[in-house]
Amino acid sequence: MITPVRRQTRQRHAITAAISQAGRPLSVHEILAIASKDQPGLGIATIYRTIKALIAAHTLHEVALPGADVRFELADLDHHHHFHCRGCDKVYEMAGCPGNLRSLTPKGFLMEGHDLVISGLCASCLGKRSARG
Amino acid sequence: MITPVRRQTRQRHAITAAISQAGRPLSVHEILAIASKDQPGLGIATIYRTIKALIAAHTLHEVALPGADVRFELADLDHHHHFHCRGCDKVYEMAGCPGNLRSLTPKGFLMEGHDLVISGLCASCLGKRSARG
DNA sequence: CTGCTTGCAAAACATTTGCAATCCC
DNA sequence: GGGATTGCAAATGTTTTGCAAGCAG
Repeated sequence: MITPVRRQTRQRHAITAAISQAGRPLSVHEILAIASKDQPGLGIATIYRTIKALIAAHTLHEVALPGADVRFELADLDHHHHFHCRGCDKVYEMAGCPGNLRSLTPKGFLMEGHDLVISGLCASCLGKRSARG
Repeated sequence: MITPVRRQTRQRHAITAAISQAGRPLSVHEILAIASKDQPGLGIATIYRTIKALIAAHTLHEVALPGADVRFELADLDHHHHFHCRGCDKVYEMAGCPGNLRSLTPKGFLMEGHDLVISGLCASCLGKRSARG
């Protein structure tokens, strides 16, 4: 059951602060690791419950990626897309949008939104790769 | 452990035939439902094992979607993208590609691939909606 | 205070794995 | 026939839920 968000608690603050300060979408386990520093003893069940409630409240957004865990980001960011690094598995935000997507939408279908993920290697992983040879 | 694919079995044929004949990416449970008609008694473990092996063999491809189960499709299709219907939860293939994605890729990052999902309502769900009023 | 929210532990659900029986080549 | 593959059931992993204690407003 999804309980609507009625109170601001230490736990909820730690969770949204973790996502907000990371500046990139985080997985459940990344959220647990980061928010636990602020709130030791924070339970994983609270994270799942909070994420669900915040998504229902349109405060968080889900980012789906092939072959990787789902991530969550703040919903009030400007429209943007994501880069998924196959080296370190981190997800980065990318400015911009290719646009012109309605022309891809099949005849008779209604487009309401879209998501784009580019995958490859981030600068940090490329650096490590060339350092290794 | 992922066992490489060495033999063509009735089960594997039923699984790939289900995906191939559907003409759209299928979830694990869609695959079970469809392939079971051909192969009654087909176990869910076999489906998981087969999917993993076929992905490792680059025969299948994973399609990730926000708020919906992962789907699987044949890997040898022409480059294309997907439409996810929020009404019936079906995933459709869409021809075409917006292109020009390297310009979105951050400086110093290497783009190796990309995925695009448009979401909204399919023609069938739009029809039902207007029929209802 | 009041009742929403939490942490814990148990439950429910999803995925993987061990193994004997079966089936492909 | 021999080894890969399967189905089952058990193991493991993930997400949800019940409930008493704690906390926000």
